[in-house]
Amino acid sequence: MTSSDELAARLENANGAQERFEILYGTLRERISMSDYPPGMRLSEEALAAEFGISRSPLRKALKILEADGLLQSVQGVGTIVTDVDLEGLTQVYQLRMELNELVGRLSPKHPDEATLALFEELRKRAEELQAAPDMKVFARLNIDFFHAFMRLTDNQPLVEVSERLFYQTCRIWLKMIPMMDFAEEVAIFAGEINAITDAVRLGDTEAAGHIRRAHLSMGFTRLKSHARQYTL
Amino acid sequence: MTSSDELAARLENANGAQERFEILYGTLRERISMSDYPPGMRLSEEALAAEFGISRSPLRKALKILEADGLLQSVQGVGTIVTDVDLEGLTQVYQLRMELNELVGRLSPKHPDEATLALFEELRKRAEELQAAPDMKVFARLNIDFFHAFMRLTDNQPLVEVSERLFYQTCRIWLKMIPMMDFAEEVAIFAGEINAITDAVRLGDTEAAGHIRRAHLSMGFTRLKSHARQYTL
DNA sequence: CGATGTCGTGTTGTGTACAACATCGCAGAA
DNA sequence: TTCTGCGATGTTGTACACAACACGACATCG
Repeated sequence: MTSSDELAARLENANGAQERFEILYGTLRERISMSDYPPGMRLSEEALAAEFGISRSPLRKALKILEADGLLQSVQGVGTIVTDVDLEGLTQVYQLRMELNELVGRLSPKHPDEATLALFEELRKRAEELQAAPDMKVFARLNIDFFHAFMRLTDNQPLVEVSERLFYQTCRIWLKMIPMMDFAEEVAIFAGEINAITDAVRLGDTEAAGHIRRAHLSMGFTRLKSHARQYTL
Repeated sequence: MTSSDELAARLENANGAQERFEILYGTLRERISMSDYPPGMRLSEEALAAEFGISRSPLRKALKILEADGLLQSVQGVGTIVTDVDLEGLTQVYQLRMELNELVGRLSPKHPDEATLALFEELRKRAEELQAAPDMKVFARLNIDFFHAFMRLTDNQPLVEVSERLFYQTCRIWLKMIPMMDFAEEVAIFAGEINAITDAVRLGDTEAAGHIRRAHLSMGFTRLKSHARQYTL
């Protein structure tokens, strides 16, 4: 988690309100999706503002957007609560995300440039390292970074924005459920997905990459459900 | 356009900040999509706050969300500007919307209840009346209402939210382009679409409704592009 | 003992003043 | 005349004070 001092410095140096907002928004979203702020946690606007070295006003803007994104919920007199994610409510999101991932391969597929290819190779390497040294936070970050890499395969900007919105609504579920699952196995499966998609990208077959991603999303959700059922029994 | 007094009264009676926010947000979005606030118009937070009888603080929240929706843009020292819609930038949004409309018929299609059927019949009637007495504002409102009716055909809430977001980004383009087009013809085509989809809905064939909608979206966009090209020549 | 009212504390919501900034008009110099 | 600088004006951004509200602790009454 980025240190408070460093953040305050970045906010200080930022020129323009928009840039400051991006820092705030990105930082908070990162902390929520990495479960630094776990579901159900109560945040205090005043405490956050103090940490960032700003007043509540600009902070509130970021919080309101995150609320619209479905990651937070502000309740007067109570606090700002990190929303919980339950598998039941996420079923529809996952169904939609599956379709959207297929669309990445069909709508304005972009032939990957050198930088994108290098990025995929780097992710593949990180996945290998993760298998050697399992760590949930590293897993979560790799999941986020791989999502962003995958979205570079399409030029359709609205599709990217919509997918991102849905991704951040769902990605916390893994950090919540993985303790009940076989972590090593999940890491291995994820590494396999990254390998398969990287291969497809290197071939320039973006549509195949989309289908692979869709399949893994589907299977991943099935595994989540199965373990959730097992746990509640 | 809803009168200021009535709005102020509704805001006064509203209990809870969330309800007040909904009123503000809905009203502003309505005014933007009906071109009461046309693209490029400069709004003043202070003037709006005065009209609604509130302070800038709660108003700003609604404006920030609309900015995140892509309908407004706040620039310090200048004002809050209604974003312009250009056909070029909307190509990608339309491509995505076409796919999403097809998904309405595939993802959790809902068998229409009595109320939904009645709603479609009412819209069909309104389309007929519109053909008898053409009026651009009435056309715009029918377009919005029909969109919401169509979205009742799916139970997938994230799909509804995403579609709504994209719809409001695009729907203003019609009010902008129709003066260059054959209004009567467009109304006739739209009435035809409503009839066709209503028939499909009555049959309970939601998937067909999705395909019809997708086809009309595609053709509508093609006509828009063709008239835009014609106009710029 | 239990139920209930009441007050203290902490939170988000709102109002207001001021800072930061962009733009336009106008005066003055080249 | 034309360009330049600067100040007046209006805008959004930020800070801060207070209102509205929720909740728990505790006392008080039945």
